Amino acid sequence: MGSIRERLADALAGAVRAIGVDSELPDLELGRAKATERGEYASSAGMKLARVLKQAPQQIASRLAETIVVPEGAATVEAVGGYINFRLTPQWLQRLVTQVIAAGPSYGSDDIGHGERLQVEFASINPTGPMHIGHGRGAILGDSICRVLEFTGHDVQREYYVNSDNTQTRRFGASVYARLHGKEPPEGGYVGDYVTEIAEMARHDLPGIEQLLEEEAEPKLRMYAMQKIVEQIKATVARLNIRYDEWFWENMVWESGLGQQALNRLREAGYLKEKDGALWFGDPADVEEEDRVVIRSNGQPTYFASDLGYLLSRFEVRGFKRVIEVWASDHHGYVPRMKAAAAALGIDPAKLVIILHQMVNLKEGAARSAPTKMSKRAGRFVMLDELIDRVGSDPVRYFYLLRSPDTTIEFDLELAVTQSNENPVYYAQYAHARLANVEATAAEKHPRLPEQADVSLLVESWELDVARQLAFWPEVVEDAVRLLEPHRIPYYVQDLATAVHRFYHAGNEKGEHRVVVDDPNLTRARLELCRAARHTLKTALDLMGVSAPDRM
RNA sequence: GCCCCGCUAGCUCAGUGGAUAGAGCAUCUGCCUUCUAAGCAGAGGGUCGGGGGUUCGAAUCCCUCGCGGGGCACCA
Repeated sequence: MGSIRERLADALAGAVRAIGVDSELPDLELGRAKATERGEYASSAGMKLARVLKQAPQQIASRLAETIVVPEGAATVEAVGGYINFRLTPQWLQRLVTQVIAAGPSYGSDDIGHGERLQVEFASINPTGPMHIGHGRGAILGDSICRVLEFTGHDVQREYYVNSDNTQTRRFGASVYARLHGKEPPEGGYVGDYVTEIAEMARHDLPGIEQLLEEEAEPKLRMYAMQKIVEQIKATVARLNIRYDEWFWENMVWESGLGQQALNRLREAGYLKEKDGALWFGDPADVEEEDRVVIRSNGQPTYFASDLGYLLSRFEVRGFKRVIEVWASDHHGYVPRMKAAAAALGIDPAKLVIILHQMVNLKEGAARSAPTKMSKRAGRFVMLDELIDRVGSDPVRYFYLLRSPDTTIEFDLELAVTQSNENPVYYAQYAHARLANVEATAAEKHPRLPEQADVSLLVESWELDVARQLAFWPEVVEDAVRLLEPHRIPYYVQDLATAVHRFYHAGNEKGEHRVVVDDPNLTRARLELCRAARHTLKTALDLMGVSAPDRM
């Protein structure tokens, strides 16, 4: 059924046809009105059509306002200048409350995906160290994107790609080997304390490992250490309410033969060539993009070669219609290469959607003016677990989700801890808890309330304001899923919570405006509004992976 | 040098080419005997980085310059 915004837009388009516009319609820009005096929605259709119709904007707007048939009598229409303003009617808002209750947790969940089978791969960090606060951003963003997609009728598989076969993991293995023998990690190795800890665990879990030569011991230590790290990553993401369906190990690409299969296909299609003893990928038709090594001169495949087989695994073996990858922006240069690789393999590059988010830099030391890049290798980072320990999962998720992926975050741990009490997550959760509490109070004072709510009793401005916010929820979901931008949700939650707090507060000002009053019918009507608002708050918080407590 | 992202209130940030640019925090002023004050009401605070351009209309699109972040490997 879609949002009321969408339905008004359809009605407007119909009216434009009815007044005789046959050509392709320009964007009529129906969107939220900025000032409430103008209603909830406005379109600049008068200006947009002035040229086509060769009439004054005001005249066109007036004709459209007279012609338009608004669905369900949802809004009154007014032409002002060349604008057309839509004001949602109290009657429609009242009925909406009932509809929200009837829809339950699915309110706002339009079936946009029609069961589209897709994969979201996110936060696939190298298994060479624990997650730090930078990784938390991609993990939380990816998880919320999954939640929004699932909510709107997509069949989502959540995947973590474990990069297990590469130079970095070999360096990691060598670092563990060095620590096992009480030595410093080699040049370019990993120096964090956790490396020593893993070496000590290995000493206990892998009897005799110390006696082996490095070339024998390193692969064993590497695999052992990676498994330890993956276990740790699993535990960390679980604390943040993040779920994965599959942990896909890179070595499977080669063990299943998909890596070779991808290379063979590219060779036959003319995308591979030998140079300097290595094997290179390049599109003969594209001189802009540089050639890339797939097999090194020492015979080892690069991560790029693994990615080729990995593409086949996902699009052909497992049959995903679309794959969404969430990457930190330091990988952005890799996007054209992946798209080119997909195209060369015969996969539509448009089906490979890559979402980039900007970095999280660490502000450290007394001089907070100098952000420092986090580095696992150098052991310079704030672990995600520490952040969760100190402020809790809900504020962490809310903190990250509030920011558009395009904004660089400069993270200050001390500031994050001191400000955690002011985290807006509590404002939203408090609104939920207040509603839950008032519903419980109503049940105590009125054990036998009418079954049906007479929503026409909801006439106060603060009551209709809550209903108005409920009307906006479906379009927030539409935008979040269309743009794959979950940060729209916490901003909506803030608005809905504000309406709820004002509604609640009206009862503090005057006893007769409380939810629980002597009149059972009025109580019942207001209770309906409470439930509708609470359910919508809970649904929105769920999409953020944030809890909705009944008590605070 | 080339590519990507950002620059909006004191701070952190929203903002589908439309009307008077918003929120949170911070500052200041009021409001709890009551369904939860983790709340509500109000005030101050802006050359939307600079300059051009397109448009009836630009924070939003284009060009250009500046500043900050990130890339440009036989690392991932």
